Amino acid sequence: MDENNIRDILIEKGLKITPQRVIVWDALMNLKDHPTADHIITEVRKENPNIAVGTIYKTLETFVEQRIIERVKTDKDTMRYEVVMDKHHHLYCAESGKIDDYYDSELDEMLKEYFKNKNIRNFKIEDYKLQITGKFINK
Amino acid sequence: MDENNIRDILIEKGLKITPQRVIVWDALMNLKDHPTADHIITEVRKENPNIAVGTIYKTLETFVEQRIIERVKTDKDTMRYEVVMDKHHHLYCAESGKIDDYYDSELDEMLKEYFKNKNIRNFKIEDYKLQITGKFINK
DNA sequence: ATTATTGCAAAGACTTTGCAACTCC
DNA sequence: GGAGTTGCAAAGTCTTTGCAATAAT
Repeated sequence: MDENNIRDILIEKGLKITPQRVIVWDALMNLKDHPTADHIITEVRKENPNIAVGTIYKTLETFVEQRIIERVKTDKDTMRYEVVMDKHHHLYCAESGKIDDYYDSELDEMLKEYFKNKNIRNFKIEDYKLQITGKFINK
Repeated sequence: MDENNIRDILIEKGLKITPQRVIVWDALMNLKDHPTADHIITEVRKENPNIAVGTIYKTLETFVEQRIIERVKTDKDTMRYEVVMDKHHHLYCAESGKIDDYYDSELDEMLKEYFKNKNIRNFKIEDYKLQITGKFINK
């Protein structure tokens, strides 16, 4: 897809451009959702069965360190990942384990205002995210 | 400590009162924070080295199912647990992995108002919790 | 040429499971 | 007495690691 993109990112971060990293990135692009490592491994190996599982884990770890992607908090599941993006919140379905992104700039604005004038004792706020739990309704 | 408490809870949930369950509960009471299974196992075994690890895991699972405790979302760590309590939010320290509770009724009220008039497409909201990331400051 | 990265397989951490023995109601 | 629980050890799942071989700058 937009392969230049990841190449630029890797250069910027001072990481070597390897086929493996590009392929893992492409898999992340294809898997829009919040894939587990296992989803990513399956996706990668569809086309490249030769890439080692350990390499994929190491690549994900590297991406997380470099803030190219983020781990997503889950409360039961195994770890999930997502590409770092615009500010958003998460919808969790307790039943299915599905996670969706939730964008709401009005909410963001409100929280920003709120925390501008609010200090938490002994804590320096860097970011916040709302985890909304509930159920997805059939469309 | 307040042992009647857990006995009542177990009765209410239709679970048998066993020494093991009471002991795990006591450990949870002693470990205020957001203990991992391993913390809990260590705490339990201090006094009762005879209780099986599998039993502790099973007990925690049962408590979660019965909504006596909750799993806490972590983004790297192993699973953590907490006793179900009043509405609160979480402060996460990325550096140390420490999690603290954050109570803020003003914030709760504001969010409640906000979501009263806000529908999310295809999603039925049941609860929400703010995860605030940042750093704990030395006191 | 130098240094980072990969593949592989083994080890590690954490959690679950199967089942006979045992407890609680 | 009977259903629900426990202990135990083995198996499972997910992830990390060590290191020689290999590839990127």
